[in-house]
Amino acid sequence: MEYNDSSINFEDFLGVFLSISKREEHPKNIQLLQAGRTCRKLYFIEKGILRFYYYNDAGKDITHWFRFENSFITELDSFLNKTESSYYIETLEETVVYSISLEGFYKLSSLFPETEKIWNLALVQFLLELGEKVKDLQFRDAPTRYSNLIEKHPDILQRVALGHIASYLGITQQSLSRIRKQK
Amino acid sequence: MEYNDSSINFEDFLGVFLSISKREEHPKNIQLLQAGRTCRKLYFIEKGILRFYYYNDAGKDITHWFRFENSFITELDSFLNKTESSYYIETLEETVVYSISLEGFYKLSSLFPETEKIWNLALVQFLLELGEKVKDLQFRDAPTRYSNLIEKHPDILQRVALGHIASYLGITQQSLSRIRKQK
DNA sequence: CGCCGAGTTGAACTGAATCAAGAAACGTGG
DNA sequence: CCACGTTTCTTGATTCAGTTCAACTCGGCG
Repeated sequence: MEYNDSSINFEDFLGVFLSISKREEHPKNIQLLQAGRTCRKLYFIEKGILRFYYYNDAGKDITHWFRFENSFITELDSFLNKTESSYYIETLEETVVYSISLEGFYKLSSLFPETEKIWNLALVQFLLELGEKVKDLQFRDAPTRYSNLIEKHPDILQRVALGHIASYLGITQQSLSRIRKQK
Repeated sequence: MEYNDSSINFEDFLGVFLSISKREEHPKNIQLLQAGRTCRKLYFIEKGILRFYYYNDAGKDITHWFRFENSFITELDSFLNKTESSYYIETLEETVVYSISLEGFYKLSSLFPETEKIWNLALVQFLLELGEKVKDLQFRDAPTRYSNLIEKHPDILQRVALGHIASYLGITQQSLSRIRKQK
């Protein structure tokens, strides 16, 4: 969900969003959300990388996705329905985010009527991105998935630990290390 | 995206939707959308199963997902942005759908102000479902993915060809046949 | 200087793909 | 309603991508 492309009044929306949200600075390796708790915030990332992850049936730490600068991030289900999250969100770098609560989000809706539409757009972007990931995992082999990722985020290797990237790609760290050597 | 749970005024919304949409009956094995064309309709499925699929890099037919009774289906990107679809939608059974155009959807928005919110809800449902699929493909083996699917849709084996289910699960038809034998 | 987490490399193993051949089910026309 | 061709499903043998387990290297930091 990135907004380099100009969509309906996104700049205006972001302006209102930033004005009613709270700026937060966080150091590296801080958890902004823990499993078992409710996700109280919707974040907009100004600087840094956040990792959205969970522990699978076997107890392994799995990266569900990364979020970079100029993206929103939240645990949607937990945030909107105030349910217990089963995911964690952590910073991978020194990070600056702007956060609002669900109530803040509703306020935003009333202040800026286009909010719902823009939020819709954001959700659709999320969906398309997730859809691409499904395509990747469904029938492309690991080297291809790796290339696709590097193409989208050329700097990810410098910024994120190999193990986190590996689990994101659905492979082990060892396999990723070998794949990387090939190139 | 199914609405057995009672969410804000979904019944009212569906009433309006049905009143301004067009009822369509389609026989088995009909394409409602073809790659290369623009998806002109948002469908609500009353009866039948629709398959959303594409041809991958190797030319293989891959099921992206199935949609059952009481669900919406469309190619979001193509429908909302009037772009060329890279996906197909086909009926797997005799099917009854209610369809509206994008213009109809906007009309619905103006007639029924909660439309955007309900649409939001629907998108979130989609997202959670896709998220589950990613989890499945990322680190669960084929027999587990198979069980998960059967649990969610116990009748799918009777209604859908094995090959379609196999590609949905990200495996070959032969593997699925063997997995099924085990149980 | 020595420790510790992150990354690499090797060897053996395994789940699923591939290739290939049959069997069963399905539909269509005579 | 049967006969035939076509598609769908099964089964076997082989191969291969990626895992697992284990040991080793490297770089940063106390």
